Amino acid sequence: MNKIRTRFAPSPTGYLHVGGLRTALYAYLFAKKNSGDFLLKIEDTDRKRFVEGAVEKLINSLDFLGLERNEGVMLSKVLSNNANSQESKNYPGVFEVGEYGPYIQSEKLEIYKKYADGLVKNGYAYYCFCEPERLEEMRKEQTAKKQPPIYDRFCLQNVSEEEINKNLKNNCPYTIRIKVPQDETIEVDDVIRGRVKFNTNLVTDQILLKSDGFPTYHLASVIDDHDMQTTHVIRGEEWLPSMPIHILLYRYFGWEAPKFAHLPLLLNPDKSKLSKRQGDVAVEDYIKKGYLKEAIINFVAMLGWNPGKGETQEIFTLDELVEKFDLAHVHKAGAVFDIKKLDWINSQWIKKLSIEELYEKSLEFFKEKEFYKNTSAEKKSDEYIKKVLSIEQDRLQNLSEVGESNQFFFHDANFDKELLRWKDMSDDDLKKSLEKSLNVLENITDENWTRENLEKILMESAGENRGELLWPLRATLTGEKKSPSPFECAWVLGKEETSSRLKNTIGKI
RNA sequence: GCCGCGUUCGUCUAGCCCGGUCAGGACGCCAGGUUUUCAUCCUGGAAAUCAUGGGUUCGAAUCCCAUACGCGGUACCA
Repeated sequence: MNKIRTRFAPSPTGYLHVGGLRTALYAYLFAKKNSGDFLLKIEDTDRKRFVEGAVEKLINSLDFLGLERNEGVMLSKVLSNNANSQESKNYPGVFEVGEYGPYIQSEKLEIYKKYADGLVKNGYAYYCFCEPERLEEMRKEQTAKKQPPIYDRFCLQNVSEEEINKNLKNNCPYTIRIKVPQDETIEVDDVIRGRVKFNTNLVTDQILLKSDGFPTYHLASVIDDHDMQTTHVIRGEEWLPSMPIHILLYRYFGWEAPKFAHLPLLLNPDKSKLSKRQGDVAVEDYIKKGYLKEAIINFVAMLGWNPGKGETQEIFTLDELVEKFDLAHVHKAGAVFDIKKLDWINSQWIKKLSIEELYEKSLEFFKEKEFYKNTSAEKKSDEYIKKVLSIEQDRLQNLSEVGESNQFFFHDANFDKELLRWKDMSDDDLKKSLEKSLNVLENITDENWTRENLEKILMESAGENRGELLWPLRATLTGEKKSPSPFECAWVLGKEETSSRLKNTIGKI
């Protein structure tokens, strides 16, 4: 059996879309699961949509997420030990690695042209000189008459060989269209959907080569997948309707068609195709918001796929996904992108982080916060930040929330006498309670100032009515209705700061 | 309009191929426990007449047909 080969084939429109990520991920998982190759090619045949720097961004995102490629477009040739590597002509700094290139469509223009001409020569395709205006007019009429919207073959039936040659000689703009056979049913077995049937009378003679000399997706993708020896075409459901065109092209070229797997769509909460209007769609936006790549991959993998049977595990590493993945358990229906579940998965991944890792990933988010910018050098120390993080770790849904609800760690706590009061205790009792805390805490040595000790000692001192001692203490240290426990807060703040906050408050009562 | 795909708790889904569990899990929600508050953690609960209507069958979420609804495609975009 041939080695499994899958590919991710994005258009460089600016960023990696989460839907694109899911497609890339499934292609990656399927290839890796089956000890196959995963490659990246670039579909940049639409010059109107080209965005500067998009190719580099796409590659960076995939690299960052850890979706390694064996072949195709890469940012550094060091990434591969394949000697067959060269810098792209159209994208300086971008390399094409592997022996089945070019992996960038804009660099294969002559190849596509050659194949398109070959189809014409063999009678499988024909020149079309129709102008866009006529085509639009035709479509309008068809819709009005409730007819299927297919090209009327004007140029196939009414333009003589002679005229064609004359037009070509005069540099008349032309396109090349595929000639779809009549009265045939094309059947394809989609890996995910099973048998799908199409009546060729309802399939239009799609344009293969545009008048600007660029191929359309249909021509380019078929040639690429053949050239690159793709065994499984894994792509979004939006391509399902054009399958007959692709099947026909494989037949016309005399090539064996790969297997097709059309993935269900990612949906907005209103069930329409996931779009920018209803939230973020770029992977980088989620990273900026403080979602971990592990969580994003984990979440996106579960949208439309599950390990099946009795398996209830929900948290998976990339390697675990590789191990468990199979196309058979990909769902057929679209999946709503539910941010609440992403939040939960992210919180699970944050909990798994070591303090070192959490610190490294959180620092950039701290640096953007006003409370951090304005705090003392001591409180910016890695030691202090790590203490704060060790307490926040269980409370974070995403990294950008870091420090946000515990700002008292970075500046003085608010003074609110009514907040300090436990139930309806008197000023006098309140003062006594705080003095007791102060006394207890001042007797703890620096070495003993640990989370465990503080909890143990304060709990012991509090006795039966814990709230009487602990609530005023906590409210003093934090100035907030909600916060981590007084033990944790005192531990982070340190003995000196804890004492001074207590003294300060006592003085105000 | 035409073509294609889809339809199990609010959401992600198991189960469907090989008919026979009060249709299972997770997120979210609610309640309780742990707890000075918050979060974590633990326990419990509400939540799907399996889109609808017909068949087939002793028996259907599971097989068949129809309908409805949703989405996608209908471009010299991918």
